[in-house]
Amino acid sequence: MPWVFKTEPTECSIDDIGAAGADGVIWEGVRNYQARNFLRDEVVVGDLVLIHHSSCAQIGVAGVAQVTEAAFADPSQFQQDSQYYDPKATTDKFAWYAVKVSLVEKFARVLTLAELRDCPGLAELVLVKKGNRLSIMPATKQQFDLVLFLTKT
DNA sequence: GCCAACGTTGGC
DNA sequence: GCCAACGTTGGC
Repeated sequence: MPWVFKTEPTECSIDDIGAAGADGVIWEGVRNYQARNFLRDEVVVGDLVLIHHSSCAQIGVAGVAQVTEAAFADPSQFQQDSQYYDPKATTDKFAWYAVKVSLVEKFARVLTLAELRDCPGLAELVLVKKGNRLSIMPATKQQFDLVLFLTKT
């Protein structure tokens, strides 16, 4: 299933994903239960992911990544110096999961949120819904293909 | 288990 | 920096 992952580019941008090479980057720090459940239960190796840059100058979808490793224990929950540290987490019992993604394609330009909202075929895309705060969101194949099509217009 | 208060997200 | 929308917390 295709996905949309949100990220602040100051944390992990499309270029950071590209710089990580074929092995990919660890997608960690997800601390919302609904998003966690998607990561833990539904994101599988090979899934394609639209990478959305949020809270930045150029808000929008910046490219496509691919899942290279499915759910494993989010290492940041064990790291005391991490902003994502969870003192309750042990290696036997923990709440948070991470995946790995590698770069497939960086778009020639960022597809802005306004453009996505202007596209009737994307009205049901979770990313464009008002008040949406999920950082891991499912998308349909039709929505995914439509976003790729928009990059060519 | 309800729900008010609070904190966070994230576009603008 | 503002503020709408949402998630979480905690008293009862």
